[in-house]
Amino acid sequence: MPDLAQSAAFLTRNVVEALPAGGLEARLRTAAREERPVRAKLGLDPTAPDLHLGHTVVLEKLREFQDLGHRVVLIVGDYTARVGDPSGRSQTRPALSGAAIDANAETYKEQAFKVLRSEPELLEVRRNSEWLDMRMEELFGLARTTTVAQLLERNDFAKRFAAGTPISLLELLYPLLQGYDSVAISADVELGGTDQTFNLMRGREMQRAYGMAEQCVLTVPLLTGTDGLQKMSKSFGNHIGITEAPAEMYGKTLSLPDAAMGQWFDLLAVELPSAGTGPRDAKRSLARAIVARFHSAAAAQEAERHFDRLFVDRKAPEEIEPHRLAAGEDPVHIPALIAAAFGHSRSEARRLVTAGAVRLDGAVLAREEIDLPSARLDGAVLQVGKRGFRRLHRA
RNA sequence: GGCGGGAUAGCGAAGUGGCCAAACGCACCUGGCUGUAAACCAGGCCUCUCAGAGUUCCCAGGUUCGAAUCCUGGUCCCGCCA
Repeated sequence: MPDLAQSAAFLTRNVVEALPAGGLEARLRTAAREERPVRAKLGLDPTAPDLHLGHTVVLEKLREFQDLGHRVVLIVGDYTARVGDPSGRSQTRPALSGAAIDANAETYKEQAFKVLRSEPELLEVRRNSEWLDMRMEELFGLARTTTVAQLLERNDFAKRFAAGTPISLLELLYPLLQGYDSVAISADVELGGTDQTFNLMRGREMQRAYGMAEQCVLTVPLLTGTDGLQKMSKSFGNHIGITEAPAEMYGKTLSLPDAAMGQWFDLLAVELPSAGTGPRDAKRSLARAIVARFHSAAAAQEAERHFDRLFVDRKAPEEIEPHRLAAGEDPVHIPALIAAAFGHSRSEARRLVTAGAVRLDGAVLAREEIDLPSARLDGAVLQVGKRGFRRLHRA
């Protein structure tokens, strides 16, 4: 029999809170006695189409459970997504349509497999519509478990209530529904970010109300976004999606403020470079590790080369997307060309020219050079900003 | 049911008859600088056939030489009291 105390210590390293104290070890012990794996729950609401690095922190933790032979129960919150988690929100969150949720749910599953193991004995994927699509009478039973005062203990709600901003009844229901998921799948442990503490604790209350053993709760820290300030979140635009292209991942990682680097190494479980490595090289190795994890080591090398070429050496990339000039137009109106090639409005294209952001074969285009003969453009490289390149060809 | 408040550019938020394509902040874009796509500094940020023109301030009408600003009628949102 493995040393359970040691396992518990391993699983709770890096977590912010493990409640109740000693709970996890007790759970491991019970499961071992019953000769079954521990059931570790994670709920994901498919409200945005992609997972990002922030999500992987908790996924990595679940992976550790799997590596010890435990079973992860991934709950795709297709039903709760229709409600909208109010956590950390100062406003009601818009609910999504059924079709969008289904589409997101699929991609979530696929993406979660980039971190999780998918052997059937180690992973169970459920949708909470299986049990939340319930009869009104059952909902009454659910609603009876909780008082308004209990819900108002929660900070988000308390603040909004005090400030007089609206709280919909639906949102109030959210924690109950998530908690009921734990009842439905008999969770032993539930994981989540620290912003989920309230909801996770509701799971315990719900299980107790339904006469079950209460799950223990592990909260993991929230990964800081690429801005180094706020938690990583798609709505803050500071995220790195796990399906993003290697070059994007690499570049975005390098833009992380140095101060946040330590946290990333830590939470993303990336091996620290040898002592004495400067911040620049440390960050480069962090970026390589991230790209390597979600793509490959080769892709990481390539991304680094690409980055150096573009931003350190300021050269054009090796491969440039071609753009065919419209036939019969001569001279070519540059703003129209930029608009067509990069999807800007012409006004914007004009502004870019004025700002000196447009280059032709490396030379900044002057404001007056608005109409150029197509002969001069054929085969030339049109550059807009630091990152936009097109190789021009005549039709 | 009663009373009151509100709807302005991606978001937040000024503006209450001409000086408003509309202050300011955030986000975003560009330039400079840098190990960086960071920070900082500067510029930009409705559209177009762009030294000019067109279309905006919830919707539809109206008053006026002139309206985001006034009037009428809608729609939606919020709060308080019951």
